[in-house]
Amino acid sequence: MMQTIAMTRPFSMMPATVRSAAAAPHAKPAVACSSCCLKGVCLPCDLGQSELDSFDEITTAKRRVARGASLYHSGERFESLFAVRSGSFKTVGVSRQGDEKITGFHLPGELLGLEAISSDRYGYGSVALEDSEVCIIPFTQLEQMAMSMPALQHQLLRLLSGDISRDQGLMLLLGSMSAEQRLSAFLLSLSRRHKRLGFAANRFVLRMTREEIGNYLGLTLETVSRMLSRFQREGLVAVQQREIELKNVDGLMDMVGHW
Amino acid sequence: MMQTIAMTRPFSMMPATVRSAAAAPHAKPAVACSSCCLKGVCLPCDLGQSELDSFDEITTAKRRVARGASLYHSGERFESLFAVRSGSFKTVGVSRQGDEKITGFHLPGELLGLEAISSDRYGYGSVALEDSEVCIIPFTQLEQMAMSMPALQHQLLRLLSGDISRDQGLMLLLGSMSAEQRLSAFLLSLSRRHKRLGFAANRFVLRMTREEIGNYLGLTLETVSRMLSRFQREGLVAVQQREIELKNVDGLMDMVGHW
DNA sequence: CGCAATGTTGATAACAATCAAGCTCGGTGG
DNA sequence: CCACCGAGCTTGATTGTTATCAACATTGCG
Repeated sequence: MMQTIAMTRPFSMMPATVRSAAAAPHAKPAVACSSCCLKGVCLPCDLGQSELDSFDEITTAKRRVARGASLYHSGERFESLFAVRSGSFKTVGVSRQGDEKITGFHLPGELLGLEAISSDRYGYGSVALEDSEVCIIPFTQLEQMAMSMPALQHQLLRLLSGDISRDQGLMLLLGSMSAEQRLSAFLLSLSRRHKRLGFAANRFVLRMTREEIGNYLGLTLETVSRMLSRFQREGLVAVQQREIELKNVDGLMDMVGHW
Repeated sequence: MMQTIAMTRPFSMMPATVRSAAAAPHAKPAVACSSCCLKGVCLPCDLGQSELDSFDEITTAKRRVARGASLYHSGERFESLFAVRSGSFKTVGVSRQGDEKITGFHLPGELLGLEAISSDRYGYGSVALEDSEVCIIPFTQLEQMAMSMPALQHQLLRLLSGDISRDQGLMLLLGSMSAEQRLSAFLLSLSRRHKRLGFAANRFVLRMTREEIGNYLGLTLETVSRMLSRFQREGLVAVQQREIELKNVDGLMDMVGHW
């Protein structure tokens, strides 16, 4: 069923060159890492030119995921990591009772599936928040390549380690912050990540619903809504539906208390 | 100051052979991984004999840490990972306001410092909960060794990935569980980890204070104390100070709801 | 022994959840 | 074009869980 999504290719935006590259995987793909606008922030960002060329060869395959569709499901066999190329994702765990819990949001340049390396199965599901595209990175090949490319091995370890740091930051957030602090921290985190991608740092679109934000932050959607209203009243932000502008970043940072 | 702790060696339990091994690092140390009781659960657990011998050579150095002393501080330059050999640790983040937040507890066989790989500095501090000993694993040498040892590289990635899974589990816990669910989950996690080490699964000592448990779980120490009393009243556990016995594991699991 | 650290228990208060009503926007069909 | 619908969002009233404040008990240690 995963394949179905990948192969139906519901969008016509995909250039023909990509398709041919998939058919002949050793041909240089149209959207090689070396020409990708994310090359500065993505997995291969520390590689030299010749290394980058080799790396390109294992990541020619792309996959489009429609808004609301799953990239992979919890429990599926792990074979590949995915790099978000465009769009955005949420990762969700599901309890037996059927409640969802969102463990992360993922912007372009970020990797999906890192938690699956340890258990050979995806621990969570990954759902596109908007029509999105990912690069498929077959893990066995990646590991092999890392054996002969110190910079790649190092970068891979760095990325995993970075995820740990990020998760621990979120644990601080969930474990010891009030609702207003959580929301501030969330907005600041999005801001920082948008900036890293070269987008405006204090004006962006929330791709997720209030309910998803609340789920992620351990709050109800009502509390999220109320807090956003209050932030607006206090001049910290300007919200208009999904669009948000941070008007007073320092104020938000004071709230979080510089964790 | 880190060195001071390491070098004063406040305990006399260290066998002379270890000291001589440190002086001649290529000699086989007294407590080589191959003869360590943790070899089945620690970093080198998937290595073959010859690989294990090489690995031993980079991890001869041990370090004792007295109860309450720091193994490393947040912000210090990252050079080594540490494997807990005996005892236990907590990892703590500190805010500018001086509040501590505990992000994890670490039992023998578990690695410390993984979050530091990404930034070259330790993101958190690590404090011994009891008199403890760690193996020092110089990271640069570890990386080099992993370049020629596929099993080691794989295991390292697995361990990092496992940490991510664990952290995400904790995020679920902090983000969407009630106080009683958090405490149940915490006790079950400790139980599982003790079992993995070959200890009794449902009778163990809480090495941390109620306050530390609460800090970790995002609760106050009073709430932790109350919950433990209630669990005891309900026959789920028997507590006597730091010693705890899980009398009804299924009951505890029902509480958590099988996340 | 007495002090400090740790833990228990109770009373009260605060924060966020829940329940409930109504609003806004975008899309669809008459 | 407008009416209607539904998903997503906002706001209000009330409840419940957990934090806070406080007193006291227990333990371990100098």
